[in-house]
Amino acid sequence: MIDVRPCCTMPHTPAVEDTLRTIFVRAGRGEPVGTSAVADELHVSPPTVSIMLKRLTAAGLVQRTDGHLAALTEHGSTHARDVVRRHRLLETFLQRVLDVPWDEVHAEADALEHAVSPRLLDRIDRHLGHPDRDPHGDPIPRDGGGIGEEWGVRLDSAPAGRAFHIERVYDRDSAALRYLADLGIAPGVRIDVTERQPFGGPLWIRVGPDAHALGEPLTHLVHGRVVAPAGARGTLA
Amino acid sequence: MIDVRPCCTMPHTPAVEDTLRTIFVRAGRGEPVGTSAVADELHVSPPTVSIMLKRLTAAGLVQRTDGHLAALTEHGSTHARDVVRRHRLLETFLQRVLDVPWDEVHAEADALEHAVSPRLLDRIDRHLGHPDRDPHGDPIPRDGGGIGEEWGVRLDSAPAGRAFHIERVYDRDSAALRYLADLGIAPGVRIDVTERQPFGGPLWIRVGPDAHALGEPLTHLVHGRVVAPAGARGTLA
DNA sequence: GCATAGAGTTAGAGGTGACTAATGATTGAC
DNA sequence: GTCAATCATTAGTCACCTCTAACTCTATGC
Repeated sequence: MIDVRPCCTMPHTPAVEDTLRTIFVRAGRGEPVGTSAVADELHVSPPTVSIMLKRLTAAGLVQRTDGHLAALTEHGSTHARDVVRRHRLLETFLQRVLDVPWDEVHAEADALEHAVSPRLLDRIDRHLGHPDRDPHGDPIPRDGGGIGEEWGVRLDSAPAGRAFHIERVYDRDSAALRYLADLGIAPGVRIDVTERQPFGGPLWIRVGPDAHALGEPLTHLVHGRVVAPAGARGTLA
Repeated sequence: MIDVRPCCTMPHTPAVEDTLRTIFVRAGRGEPVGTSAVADELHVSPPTVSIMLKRLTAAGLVQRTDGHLAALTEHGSTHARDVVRRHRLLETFLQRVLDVPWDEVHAEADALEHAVSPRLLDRIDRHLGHPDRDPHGDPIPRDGGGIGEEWGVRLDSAPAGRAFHIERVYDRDSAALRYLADLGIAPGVRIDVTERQPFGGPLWIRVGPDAHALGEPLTHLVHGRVVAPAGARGTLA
């Protein structure tokens, strides 16, 4: 639902929508939203973002804070949520209906999200049974608000000897996602953190019936909840 | 398949692709391809098309004939076929998988066709089982060539007292398509042309078990084949 | 305290796509 | 044969998105 597109003093071009979405997601993760960070994520130059932020600010969608950081206004947030909703619903659709692997859905949804009409998005939502989360575990915003953007504990901070319930996988890099998929790491999976070297050394985990070892510490990739002592409740079928 | 996108001296922007597709379809129907006709179909002004045609001509995708008419070169035709393939596969997908009514699929596909990657299109094609025709009966081009663009007899020229096998419905106007759907007219359907007034007067047809009357003559909308005397072979279940 | 690195912005420019208004060319009507 | 209508084009603008190069500002290091 959330249909908010035809309004505002500025047209909602793909570049505008991409910028709003990027600010929304970064801010949701608690990361500082600077010009260069957004530029990096969108694969454009900083001046391009600088100009866009100025336009968005003039339109009342963005406000600048502190040292040139950007934040969405309430109005901007409404529009950004709509874009994020489109993006995540499409990711879910692509994975569930067309078997697109989860390391590809982001790029495809990125292109499609600007071309989907509200009516079509509604059909997709209905077809999927109004899903809560996309293939990476990210919440799909909807009218009522619903699930928030909270991120939980990062796997690289999970204590050894406990089970860890994976809720979200942030990384969008294809190689990283394929690597994680190979390890069996995905939202909904429980893993045992069996051992950890002191001082951030290698992390040993058990996923499913097989034991896998992570040779390097996982950084800012996998988020979730510590739920029980490792091996408890026979969770790993 | 038909992947021909990364090549050429000019970028394949949505405007370029739309123009190529429009020329391809109009020419396929045997209609003259003039600047204004293309402009009408794309809902832009004639100068916009004029400039685009000049660029396409310079890029070797279009050649001008007679009085400023446009025709695709062999190279342009290859690209246009690719766009048409994307468009028609998407229409088919939207109708079959998401139940989008046939009077809406064109507009949705129009937006999506520029955002679908070759890889995703391949998945869609596979998911649908490599369909031959889209919801309007238009052939979906593929590598081997396959079905051509021939249009058959127009319903308004079909003789009274014969059955008529509908193959294609050209019109893209939503109201017209809904009107036809209400009458039961769609590709694959057989209808009896029961009576016709002389001099282009009202056309009476029978579709399915019910008799429907067309109050006005159907113009250039429905194409197909005259197959048998009306009422023969109990075709209308 | 000053130099330098990093981040952000300004300046200048180019490509694409769209418009309106005016001009040229062809065709059809009378 | 001329006039009008239709069609295509040219001219002149404008908005959007992107870039590189140069400049400013801030913070960090020594």
